[in-house]
Amino acid sequence: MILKIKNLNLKQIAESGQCFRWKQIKIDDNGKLFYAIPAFGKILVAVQDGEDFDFSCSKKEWDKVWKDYFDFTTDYESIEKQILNGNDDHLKDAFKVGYGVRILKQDLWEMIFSFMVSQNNNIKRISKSIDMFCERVHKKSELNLEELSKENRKAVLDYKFNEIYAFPLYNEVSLDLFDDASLGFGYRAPYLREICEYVSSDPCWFNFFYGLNYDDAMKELMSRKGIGMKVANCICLFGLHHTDAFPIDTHVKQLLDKYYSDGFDFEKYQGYAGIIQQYLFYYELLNK
DNA sequence: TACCAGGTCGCTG
DNA sequence: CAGCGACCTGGT
Repeated sequence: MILKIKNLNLKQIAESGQCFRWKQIKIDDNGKLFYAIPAFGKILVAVQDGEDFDFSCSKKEWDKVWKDYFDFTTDYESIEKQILNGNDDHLKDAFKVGYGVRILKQDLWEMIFSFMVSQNNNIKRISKSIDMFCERVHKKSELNLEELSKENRKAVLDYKFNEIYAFPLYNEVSLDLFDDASLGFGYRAPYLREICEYVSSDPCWFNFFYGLNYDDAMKELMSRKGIGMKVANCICLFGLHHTDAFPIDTHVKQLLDKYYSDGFDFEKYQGYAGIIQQYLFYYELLNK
């Protein structure tokens, strides 16, 4: 399915640290990018060539599922205007460089689990752990390339990429998995085990969040062991789309000290501070 | 070798 | 309640 989209950049989203399971299948000589995007038990193959996109889904499925996943209900152009008309030069630079980054609307359970793994950890190890975890539960993800253009389908088929397994539901996970040190969860394993047990005993817990505002969602999340301020903010931002959430990790802390030593004006960006955070984070990452 | 990586917990004063 | 050391693990 072919689409022209201005403000979407797959590579930047993939590298902005909000998703741990996207796979770059290939990048061809002209810079055309191929990504495998696992979500909702499926794998969307997305091909980006500048503003031209080819997705392995029908228009109907795009409108119903993926458009929302890519957050096309948020008005990024309006945010762009506010940033570019503002007086924050550092943020303007960050926005220009990070143009096309969006806050994905990802599955809440996956975000809770993934960001619990992420604490005091690095991206490479986080992704590896989560991939092994998915593989161990071994539920296949649906991959269908029918809707991809002939040329792109061929390119994908020519390129061997590893099987991608669906992110397991909490009730599909055997608790013994958390005794297996080879998954690399380290000291977080007991926290993960506990959250699995907890949500299995009370699956309505997830629905409960949809009635909570940002502050109450934070409190509820942080009542669980292994979820502190930073992880709870990530879950709020990436799993509940509370765009006020502003996760402060070591990198963001450093950049705030560096560029905003007089204090960062959160009020100024009320309602979308989390989106600002994403640009700042990504920009800082590139400058390292 | 020691320190860091998208932190959090539990204990201390 | 702010500060601080410990913590799985793989990479420099």
